[in-house]
Amino acid sequence: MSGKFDDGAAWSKLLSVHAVMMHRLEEMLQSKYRISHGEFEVLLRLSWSTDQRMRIRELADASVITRSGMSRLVDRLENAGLVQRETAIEDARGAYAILTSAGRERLDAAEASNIALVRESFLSLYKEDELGQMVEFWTRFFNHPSPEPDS
Amino acid sequence: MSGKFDDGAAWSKLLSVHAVMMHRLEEMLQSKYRISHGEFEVLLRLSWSTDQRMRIRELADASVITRSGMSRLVDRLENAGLVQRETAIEDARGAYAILTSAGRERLDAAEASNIALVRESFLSLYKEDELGQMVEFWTRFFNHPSPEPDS
DNA sequence: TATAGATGATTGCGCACGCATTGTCAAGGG
DNA sequence: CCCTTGACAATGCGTGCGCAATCATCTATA
Repeated sequence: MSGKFDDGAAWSKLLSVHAVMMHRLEEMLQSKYRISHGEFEVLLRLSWSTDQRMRIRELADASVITRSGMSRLVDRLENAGLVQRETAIEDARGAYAILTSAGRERLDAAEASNIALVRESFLSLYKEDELGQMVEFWTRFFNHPSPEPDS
Repeated sequence: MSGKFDDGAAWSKLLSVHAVMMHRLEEMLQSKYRISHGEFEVLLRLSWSTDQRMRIRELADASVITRSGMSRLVDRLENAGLVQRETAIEDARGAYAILTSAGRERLDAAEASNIALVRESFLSLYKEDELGQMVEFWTRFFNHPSPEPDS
């Protein structure tokens, strides 16, 4: 993809792997559970947190999209009955998104399918020590300071 | 990200690496060259092809987005003067997108910045044999047949 | 040659996003 | 106690995308 610097292949191929995998996951989640991958990740994060609740801001910060995007994403989940909004007692400006039992059920099913598909399409191709190798690579990435934009 | 299956870390961290890198690249390309990453990749592909021209369908097939999306993306590049449309002689249904000299110049600059940023943020973190290892991983992925959707 | 079906590109429509703005509320300083 | 400043969430607006429908053209078949 990104041309003449030969080991840019490691990057450009990563781009393609991501694109293919996301395409498969999105299609599965949409057709079987009527949720997008972004919505899935929000449900997942809620399920991880104590009391199944998080502030909109927290959700946005932990995610790719902005606060306004998250506000509307939560709207959709709320309309679908998967999440419930509640204004924060300790700070009336804020709102919690809370996983409903319907949301919990939908998530459990979607998560199982998601894991299965990731295993089947990706993880199963690699031995355990190879996956460990990948984890080490990505960990190194996150420990590296982000470069200053130079203009 | 994707929960309890521990080596799913290799997948979920890949997701995060992708998100961070794309965020950096998109911002750089947009602020310095006023093009999106998708537009950049189209210009790049045109520059690779003989006569600097490709059909809209080819571009769409080689890319993540659909034909209609590509049609509009080429619209934008055309309005920006980076690309020129020409109806195909051998098939009057089709249209070529052709890289203009302005497009070539913008691309050359953007590509240099892109390569620099990928090197600096990603490639420089790994030794040559590690990058080779990654390439082998991704190659294995593409050689694996895609699983049948099971419902 | 005439015609049915396939294919390339475009376009109407709806949806999800980001940016900028607004309304509401909290916290701190005169 | 008020008033400024900042933070949270929601909303108006513009933009880019996919899907489905459309138009023009090509191709195969009788």
